[in-house]
Amino acid sequence: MPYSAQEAEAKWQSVWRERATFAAVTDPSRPKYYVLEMFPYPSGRLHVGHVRNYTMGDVVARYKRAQGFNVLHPMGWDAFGLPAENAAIAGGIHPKEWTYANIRVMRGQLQRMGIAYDWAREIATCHPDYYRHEQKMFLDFLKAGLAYRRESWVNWDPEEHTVLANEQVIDGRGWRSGAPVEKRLLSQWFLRITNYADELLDALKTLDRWPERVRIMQENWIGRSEGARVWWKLAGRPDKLEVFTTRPDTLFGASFVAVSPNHPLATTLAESNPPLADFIAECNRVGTSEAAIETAEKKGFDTGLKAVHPLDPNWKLPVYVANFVLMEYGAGALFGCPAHDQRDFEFAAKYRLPIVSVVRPRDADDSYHVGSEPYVDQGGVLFNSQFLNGLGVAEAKTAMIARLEKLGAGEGTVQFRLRDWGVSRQRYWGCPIPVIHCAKCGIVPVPEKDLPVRLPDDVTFDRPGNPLDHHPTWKHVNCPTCGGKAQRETDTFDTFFESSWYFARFCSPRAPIAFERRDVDYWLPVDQYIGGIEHAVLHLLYSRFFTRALRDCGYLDLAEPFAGLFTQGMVCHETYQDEAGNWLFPEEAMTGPDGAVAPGITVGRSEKMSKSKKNVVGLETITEQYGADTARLYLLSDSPPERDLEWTDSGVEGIWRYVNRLVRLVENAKLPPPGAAPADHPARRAIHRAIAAVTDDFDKFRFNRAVARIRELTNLLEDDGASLPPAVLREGIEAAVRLVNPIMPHLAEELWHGLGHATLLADQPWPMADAALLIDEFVKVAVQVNGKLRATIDLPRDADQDAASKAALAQEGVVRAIDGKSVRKVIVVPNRIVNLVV
RNA sequence: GCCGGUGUGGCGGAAUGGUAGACGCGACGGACUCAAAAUCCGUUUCUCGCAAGGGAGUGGGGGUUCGAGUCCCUUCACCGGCACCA
Repeated sequence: MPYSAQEAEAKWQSVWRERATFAAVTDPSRPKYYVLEMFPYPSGRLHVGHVRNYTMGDVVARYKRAQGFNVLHPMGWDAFGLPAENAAIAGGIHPKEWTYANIRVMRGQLQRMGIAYDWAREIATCHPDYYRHEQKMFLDFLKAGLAYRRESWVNWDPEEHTVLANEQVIDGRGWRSGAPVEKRLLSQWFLRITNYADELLDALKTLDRWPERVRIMQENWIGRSEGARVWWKLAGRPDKLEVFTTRPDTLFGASFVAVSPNHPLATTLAESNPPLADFIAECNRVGTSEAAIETAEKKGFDTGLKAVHPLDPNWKLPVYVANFVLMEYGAGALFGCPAHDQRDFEFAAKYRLPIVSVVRPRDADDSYHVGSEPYVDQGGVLFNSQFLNGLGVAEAKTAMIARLEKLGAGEGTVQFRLRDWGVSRQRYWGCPIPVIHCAKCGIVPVPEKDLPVRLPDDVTFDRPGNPLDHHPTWKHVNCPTCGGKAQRETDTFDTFFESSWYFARFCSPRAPIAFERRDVDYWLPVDQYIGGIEHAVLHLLYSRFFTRALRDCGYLDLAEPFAGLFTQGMVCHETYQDEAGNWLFPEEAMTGPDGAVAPGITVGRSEKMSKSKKNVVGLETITEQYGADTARLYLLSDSPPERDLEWTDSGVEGIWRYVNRLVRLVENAKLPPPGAAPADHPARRAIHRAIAAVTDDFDKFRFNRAVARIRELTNLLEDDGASLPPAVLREGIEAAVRLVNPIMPHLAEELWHGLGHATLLADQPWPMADAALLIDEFVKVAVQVNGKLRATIDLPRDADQDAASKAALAQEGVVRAIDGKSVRKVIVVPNRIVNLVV
């Protein structure tokens, strides 16, 4: 009879729950280990693709616990967000109800998977007991000058009717809706993440347990570039024009100055210049998304103004308004040096501007002139450039900046691509921003005694826009300062606000303040964080910033929240479409004979499991048929954890067969009672090698290899079990059960119990490999002739070189390969290889 | 365009510069069975050969080395990030 996973899993889950086996208690006398998986948005039901990272986190948590660490492994819900509001609009269910209903379902699913969470620490970010603390944080940020309000052009998602941060715009589209983003001018709250640009960049170097890839992505996102501000006088006008450049060395090659269509100078000039106004309007009409498509077309409008070269009062350059100049970067203005910049080169060619070469390759002379391509290499030498002549590019930059500073015409500066984080969202289902707008007093923070500013429940979704704005009474309040009539801020925080500090709240989930100092000092940083690569710059950058902001407001003493980061691969599955192109669920497609794909259905390539393409396998489908352990082992087998995993029915069946083989192995073994000391036997070496290898694999996140080692061990015990001394067989079986425990904890408890133990396996220490048994007396040594394998020989361990080469030369295959030629050289790598060079 | 990653059997993938293909999936053959399922045993990189035994082989080309999937150069393909960023 096959193993009843249903029964065993329910039993052990209730034992763990009753004994509070996985409850974490702050205890500075013990070494701690904080394992965290990125908490989910409660969007509905989990499918098998969702639970891979929770399974990995659970293996780490159980493994570290067995090694004696005080483990914190919590779970919660990133519960604010748009889908809840969309559900309200579509189905008439309140976002709160929808969210909590989903939480109930998903909590049940995670519990069914047997993940060892300390459920007493569960949090939901939509609860006032959570979000009240971030309202306080915001007020502290405001005091510290880390939060501010300004009018700005924002990314507007026309589908979601809300603002998006730069990090949330992917290829000109909303990261969630996929709708082309528009530009709008709105008054918004911002957090000064740019204050920390240098620190966030520099500290990336210290994150040695983060994937290189994620660090590079953040580095690119922060986008530090060194250069200079240069101030240009405008002929006939009192004001100056500031431009930013990374190539101050090429200033003698300048041939034009260009400003953004949104530059104040352009706006001013357009007032009295209708064609320019038309040109600017045309530039703005082309949205961000279309601009990406039309990259080639560079357009400019000659304002007629002349800019005076900062190093030569007699040198005057035309001032253009140009569509390729971004208002948001640098000064919103630049000088063009066509000879040494691709984009300036194209612009100059189009408007017939001079192309003056000022940098030449080292092997060219001063008659050098750029041809059909600009010379952008920075390894060249300056010429045609007065005091810079003969200098390399780097020295020329320094020299030019020094000269500009002396003349008061510019200064060296560092420019970042990173912008401040806009956190205002015109949505209902988020944390209210705790400020009040008073006509008399301006912006007034909500007094701390009035926190939390609660989200009202009685809202309607019958018209577009923000329900908080439509609410009849909620926003009408008296000004805390003057007592006069005033209005609440109706915007709510970007939901990345909640996820920027939840890892700290888990340390003191029920504290009356955000978190207790004693708890965060002990538990933080998170030792191992696990989640998807899609948060490489969003959540992970915000959290790094937020932790620093909290540090500077006295909340904690920490800069980096996540000491170790692992980004897991996705779970993929084939996709199915019918003749009309509709996506089908696997169970809808597999209606042919023997579960084959039904006629007329197209099998598409394997893609990340997603609801929209319906290529998902429900979690219950697997747990009901095979149990949680089978799903857990499958999710960790075969593919390395950082790579994508292909979900197949036959793969799951293979795992299920293995589960039953393990059960039979234990059931059929004739064993002495627990505790029998095994006599020396060669099989013990294999057992202890397996323990050592699996331990190493778990340490290095190589779960697929750990699984292979465990299977090797159980294969050996199955094949040779009958001939092993019973005490040795017991040692081997117990080792296998204990090694597999972090991956299949229910089955392991069941087998442990079946082996006659009254203890809980979850409370047992991790098995130790006996170092003496890891060393073999005899080793297999490969014999090569000219690097080609010709034989293998068994030699005593650490046999000397002469003995090794003699044994090698005695081999029949070796003699044949040498074929009477003389041996010129013998390379002996002890215990590994003998290579004869002939 | 810039930056990064990955290329190994039919498939997923193993391999501190030292016996390439561990472990699995699939396939094929066999045992058990009236039959099937389940289970068990065996084969499974390609190629020549009845066999013994050869030869080739980690995207392509070159190099370093006694020895390269692994290191270096170059090239191709795919994946990811960034991008009128001055």
